[in-house]
Amino acid sequence: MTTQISPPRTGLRDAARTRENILRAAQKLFALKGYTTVGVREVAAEAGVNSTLIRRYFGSKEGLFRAAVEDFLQLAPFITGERSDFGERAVAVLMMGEEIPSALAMMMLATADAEARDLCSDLMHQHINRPLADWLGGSDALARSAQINILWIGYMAARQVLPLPALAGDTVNETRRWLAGAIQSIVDVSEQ
Amino acid sequence: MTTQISPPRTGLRDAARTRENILRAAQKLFALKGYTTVGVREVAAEAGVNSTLIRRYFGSKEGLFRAAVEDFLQLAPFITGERSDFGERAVAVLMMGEEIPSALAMMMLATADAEARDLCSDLMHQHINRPLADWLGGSDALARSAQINILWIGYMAARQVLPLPALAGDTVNETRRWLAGAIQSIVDVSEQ
DNA sequence: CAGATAAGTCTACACTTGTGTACAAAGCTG
DNA sequence: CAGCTTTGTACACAAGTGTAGACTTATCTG
Repeated sequence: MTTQISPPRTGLRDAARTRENILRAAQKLFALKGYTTVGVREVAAEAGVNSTLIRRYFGSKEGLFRAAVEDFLQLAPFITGERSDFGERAVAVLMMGEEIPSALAMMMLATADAEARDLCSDLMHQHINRPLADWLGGSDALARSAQINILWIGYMAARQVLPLPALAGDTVNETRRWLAGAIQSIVDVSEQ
Repeated sequence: MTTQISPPRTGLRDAARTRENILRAAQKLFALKGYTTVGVREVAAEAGVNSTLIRRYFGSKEGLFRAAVEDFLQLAPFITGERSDFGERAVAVLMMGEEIPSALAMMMLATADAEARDLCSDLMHQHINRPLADWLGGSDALARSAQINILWIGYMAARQVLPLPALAGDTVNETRRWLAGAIQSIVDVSEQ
């Protein structure tokens, strides 16, 4: 996720900046309300931009979504690091995702559209599942990576997408501790 | 879920039967393609019925969705039974859901619509989370119930909704064993 | 059989959607 | 300044949406 906000070069007619604005607006709205629900006009309004520009810069609504997700998945940096505190780090990233619109929420809320769903499935595999499996190593790395994903996705869905009323207050703190432990135990399997 | 197929009473004009047909078609399509994506005309076509009848029998599209989910949630009988093999039973139910359209998938695919999402959140709490917490008992029952829900939802989303390419073949079998164990360990916490 | 009621059909209306095209204006380059 | 490319705007189309009301037909009741 490129967080740098490019200052207005001339004050008007900055293509890179408007493209960036559209992308940020799309990420925010798609992660908040879903792909099918949010229209291009709504994204354009959020970005303070004419709706036709979306077509110019991203080709189509689906092109915009693809760009938004791919830009989001640039992060995934928490995979690197010590094995011993991976669970804690992973949960910390998930908690960040509760404040900034998260890639996971965006994907889950896009599954209603067939093409967007296929795209998410593919990106999820390429950018998260497989690299995590490589990092995990050991026996059944791919299955264990999938299990960690199940925990992430489940937490995200239950906490943000639905959200589940029970996941609030103290229970969410307790659940985060459980989640970190569960993830960590999957990481540690290979070291038996 | 009322599985009984009522035979045609006279061959034509059986209100209860057409209502049932609409409900089954809605469950199938909503769980497969999502709430916003599937239109009332498509549901009517699947049920072999005029689209306006949906309005007559269910008031609106949202009314149809509500009826479809509530009918689905009638199941949840697997909660009762021995505590020692709850994990196995839960996974067995999840696997059933992989063949028949499942309530969880239906809810996840409906989160794009704001009203449907609120409804799902509420029903999930009332019909699954809270009764499961009551059954679990012990300390932090509600949090542990939520954790089991996280596992269910995550598995369902990763296996069915996305789906994650890695969750196929051997890895899914291994993951099911892990899932049963993880769920069971949450049940067993109270018996420490 | 005659009427009443339930069950199903037909048509249409606002509305929104994504997309396409034609046009206007700003900024760079010679 | 002239000309051209880039950037942004205005308008409209065709398709699909949920909903609504009027209409037709079957089934039941007296």
